[in-house]
Amino acid sequence: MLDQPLNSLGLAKPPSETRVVVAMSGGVDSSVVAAMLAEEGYDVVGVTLQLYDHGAALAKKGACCAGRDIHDARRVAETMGFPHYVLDYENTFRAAVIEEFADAYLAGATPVPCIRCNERIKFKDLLATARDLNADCMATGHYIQRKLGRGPELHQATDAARDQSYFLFSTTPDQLEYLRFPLGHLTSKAETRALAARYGLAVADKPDSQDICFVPNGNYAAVIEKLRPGAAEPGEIVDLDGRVLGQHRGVIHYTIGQRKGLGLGGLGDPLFVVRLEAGARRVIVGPKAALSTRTIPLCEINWLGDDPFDSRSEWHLSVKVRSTRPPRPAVVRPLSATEAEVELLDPEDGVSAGQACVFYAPEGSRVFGGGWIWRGR
RNA sequence: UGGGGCGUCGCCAAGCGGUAAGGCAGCGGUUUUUGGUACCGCCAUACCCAGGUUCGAAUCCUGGCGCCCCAG
Repeated sequence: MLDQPLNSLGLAKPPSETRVVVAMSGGVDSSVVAAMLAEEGYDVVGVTLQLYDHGAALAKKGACCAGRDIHDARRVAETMGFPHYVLDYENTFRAAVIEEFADAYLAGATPVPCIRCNERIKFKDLLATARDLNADCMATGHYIQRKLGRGPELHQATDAARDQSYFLFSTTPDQLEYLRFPLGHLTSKAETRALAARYGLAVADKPDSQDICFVPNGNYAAVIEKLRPGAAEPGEIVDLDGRVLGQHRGVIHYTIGQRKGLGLGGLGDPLFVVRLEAGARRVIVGPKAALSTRTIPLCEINWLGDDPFDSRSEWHLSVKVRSTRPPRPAVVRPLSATEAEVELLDPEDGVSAGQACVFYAPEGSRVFGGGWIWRGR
């Protein structure tokens, strides 16, 4: 056993004796992972979760995990000749992701359902299923890297433009032990598509998924109103001095930093949503300067450092407050093992409760986990 | 019904005789596995109405109409 060389998944046995469950969304990325591993001779088992009403998803471009995507995944399995299972996770997904999504908006926060889905579905239930299937590991098509240090470490993808670390910060060390991300080192998405073409996969030219998968046409408010009838109660739009400037269509339509959709014209400079008071159904607006945020309270922290999070009074890290922006230097001060206060060296705009704050090494690619932004106190 | 001011896109606002700036809002798009931001594009044959003067007017004149302010 000890002298057996490690295979490409880091396991000390030949691919043919290594069972790997591939989480297949039906998109190009996970399809290529499955095809690639099958080609290498691994004992691949493809699993696709049906997460929500596929009827609604049929027409949607760039969806995932429903409707047409399930068939796409199945076809890849047929093409490459490995078994493929579809599991009905509609109820689980609704309970673990969609319900909280709705409640977060009702509370005036702005959720990130994609992270919850990774954390509560893909890396929890699906991962457990993989273990039940006696798989040695589970692979996904995420653009992120797992590297071995003192233990398995999480690192940003080689291609910074595709890096998905923001959506995977809550991956725990246990999960990381078992997970594999074979696309994390690719230098561009074009490479993935080229591989898909080489394997003859029909999904090679399939558009990238985007937007929230269970929300049709980007109209997330409609989903919330369907789930929580009467959720969109109108209220006042108020400026920083408390003056009423207008009416809004319900707090669920807004997020911190939002400019569009206020319908307030005639003022010289644009107005942005500065604060949401769900209880009073109030939307507070102000100039761009009022968005500037330096201190951010975090809870539910997932720490991926080598030493315990609260073993130090402060960590000098880089952090991301949104997926599309390079990490910025910050001081993270633990309040407990799972709570902290983040001080950004340079303020960010549009920081909203419900969003994630992800930790990175000041230099290099390592991801140190992160936490959920909340109102604090 | 004495005096003064003003009426230009949904809102604010340039223009002052030469053939309608800009901002905000709105709409469309790009970017993006959250929301949002940002960026790009579109957005008054028309300037309260009716006459008139001019080769030519939103810009000048006359008369209406409507606001506002100061006096009463």
